[in-house]
Amino acid sequence: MDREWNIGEASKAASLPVKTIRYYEEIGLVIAPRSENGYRCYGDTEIHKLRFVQRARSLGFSIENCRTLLSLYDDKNRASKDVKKIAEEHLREVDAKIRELQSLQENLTHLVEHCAGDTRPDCPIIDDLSAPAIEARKTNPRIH
Amino acid sequence: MDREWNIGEASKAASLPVKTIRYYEEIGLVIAPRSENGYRCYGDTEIHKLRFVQRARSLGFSIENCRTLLSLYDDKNRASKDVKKIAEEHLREVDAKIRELQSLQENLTHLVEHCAGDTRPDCPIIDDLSAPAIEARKTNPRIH
DNA sequence: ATGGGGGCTCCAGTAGCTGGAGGGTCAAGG
DNA sequence: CCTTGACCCTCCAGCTACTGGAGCCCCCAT
Repeated sequence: MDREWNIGEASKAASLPVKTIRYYEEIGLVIAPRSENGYRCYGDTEIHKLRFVQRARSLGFSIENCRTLLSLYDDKNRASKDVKKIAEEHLREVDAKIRELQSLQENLTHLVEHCAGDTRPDCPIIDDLSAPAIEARKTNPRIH
Repeated sequence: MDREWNIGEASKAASLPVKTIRYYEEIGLVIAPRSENGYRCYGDTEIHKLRFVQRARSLGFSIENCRTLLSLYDDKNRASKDVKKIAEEHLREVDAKIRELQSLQENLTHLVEHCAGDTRPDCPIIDDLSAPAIEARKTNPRIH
């Protein structure tokens, strides 16, 4: 049937906020043609692409990865190894982030467990944060 | 002995980049007095504060949390429960983030395992991303 | 005097949106 | 025919926590 939708309907169809869809167009990710009144005009193809991006983003792929995945999605002669490579790289990043956060979690749990949490001023958390040395610590990952 | 240091020395003492220290001053986190030539001038107090923030940031506390923790650090009549509350809240956020990433990890691992990764165009990863429904999925967390 | 290694400020950019101002468009109801 | 309200549009600013660079000043050693 290839109906056409305006941005509000596309938003519901793709589970993406209107603002986000406009942003994706601005960065050249999914571009919709315009109708006479200047409104964006979404056909089946654009809706599919928006949903594709929505799903990829929900899996934590970066916008740049989404761009590459979209072009592979369009390319019917793509090799599955090209896609797999991106997914594996992303998976490695996710793994690394989990390990980093788990190390944080251990540190924080330890600190919280040793703090009385009452009305007295003595606080092992503050004491730890005020400790002089940096090098002496075991784990000290930077957060970004 | 309360020597005084310029920003480069403070940077080494606190394990923070010079740019970051200037940024912390700009946002009112740790402010150093100036010497006659306009250079920032760090005494023991400021160095301690910078190190405090460096450590808190490395534990993943937000800048705003660091601001609160610093004021509690300054306040010798603080109650340890005020500090503990911030740490516990942060720990809950870390826990939530880990769970979210683990869910991602499962999804991605599953996808990667089912992709041949060869030169043929068939790709279960692309197929999954192109799947029509959103609601039908089990897990679909947004990333921020 | 000159060269190098500091220091200074201000501006712009990163990722991925989100909110708001200020305005145009469209369909329904009075 | 006019108004109301729900849409749509663009442009600008802001969020987090920095980071990089330009263009300039300052201090010390040779």
